Amino acid sequence: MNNIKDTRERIIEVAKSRFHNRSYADVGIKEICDMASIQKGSFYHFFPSKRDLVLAVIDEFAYDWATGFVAEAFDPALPPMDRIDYVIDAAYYWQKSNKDLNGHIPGCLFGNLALEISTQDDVLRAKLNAVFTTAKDRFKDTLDDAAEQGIIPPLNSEVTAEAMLAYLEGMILLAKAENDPEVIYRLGPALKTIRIETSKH
Amino acid sequence: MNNIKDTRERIIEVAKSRFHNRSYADVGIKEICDMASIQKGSFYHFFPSKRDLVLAVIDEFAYDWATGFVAEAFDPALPPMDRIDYVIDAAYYWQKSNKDLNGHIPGCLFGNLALEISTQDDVLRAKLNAVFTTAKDRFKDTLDDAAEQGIIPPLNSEVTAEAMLAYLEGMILLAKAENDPEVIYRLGPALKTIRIETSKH
DNA sequence: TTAATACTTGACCGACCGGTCATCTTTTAT
DNA sequence: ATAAAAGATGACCGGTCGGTCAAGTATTAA
Repeated sequence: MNNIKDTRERIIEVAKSRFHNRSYADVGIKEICDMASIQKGSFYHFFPSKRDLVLAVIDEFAYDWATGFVAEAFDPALPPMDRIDYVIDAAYYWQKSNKDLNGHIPGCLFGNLALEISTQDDVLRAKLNAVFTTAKDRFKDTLDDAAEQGIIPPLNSEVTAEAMLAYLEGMILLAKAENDPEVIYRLGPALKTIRIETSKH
Repeated sequence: MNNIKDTRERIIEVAKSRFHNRSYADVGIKEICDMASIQKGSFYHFFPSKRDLVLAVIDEFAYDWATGFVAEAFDPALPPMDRIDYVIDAAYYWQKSNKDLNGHIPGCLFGNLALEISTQDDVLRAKLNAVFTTAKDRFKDTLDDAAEQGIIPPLNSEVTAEAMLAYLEGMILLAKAENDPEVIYRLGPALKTIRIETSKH
């Protein structure tokens, strides 16, 4: 019976999808168990608490992300600024396909969770923040490559990278509020042009 | 006994603060009643449901906002680009003072709610989206003024305004995830420089 | 003065929340 | 073959959730 997916994996998969499409607080353990076709006791065999589950979900999703579209988008073989275009495209198609399936834009799981629980759980917040830092680093590498190749003038790549991530999350937030993925296409072009100069003092 | 604030107002005030600093789902009616020193039955005399409460909270907060810092920041008497600086300053001080008080950055109530419930309640989502549209319009007016005065070259003010709002919300999101208002100061300068040109076709 | 209306009280409701546990079955290691 | 460990079961727990309601007290309008 090894063709049945590992229970723990199945729990995480269900939780990932539910948390992403609704919210942490709104999705109960019971519902997750039902959708994963297991009993509550079995759930608590793998996870000490709901909080531990969401911790695992964040890890998993961050891994999926890092090995999936992030690896593709930020491929060092691509021209630096093309990588940023790729990010926009990926964000657009991901949100759009999810809307076509469920009728709603889920937004970014990390952004959603960050706004929902940052004030309530500092460990969770720090974990989410670490994911953002990793994403920021990918932008930074891209900017450094571009500057090295003379494609863009020198800049504060660290802070500009953070600014780009902020803009990306902000676009997705507005797209979710509008429930329209086209927001990402409309606002996307400005992502590449964001710049924060090296501070002069 | 008219020096005691109107009950309905007191409920909204408490709910506003709690929803902003935690989340919609995490704050219960009981807690709101306790903090407002009323009984549950009294609450349901004023609001048919929790959902109606959050609807009222959004209205109230949008009004506070519109008549408060938004009116100050987007004062037509100010030089256009100074208005945008004002927005950044206001966002920074608001988040910082709240952190000094509660230890945590609450973020933007509208952004928080939008990410928490947009997929679950379309009416609520539309209401939040309307608030964002209003904010966008303030940015648009500013950009139109700046372009008219020759301070900036012609641009797609509608879409650029939306982009600026996205960036603002994104900054606040990252600041919340990092629990550090300085993010807003660090990333703020780029807000003024965001541009989306008029589409050529 | 009276009657209607606005507001408040606090007990109460069923449903669901996250979490526990004793018991049973299956798998693994020796 | 056997014992230990891992996994699964489903009933159960106290607490809280959003919401209801009958009864009482202020307030207002006629």
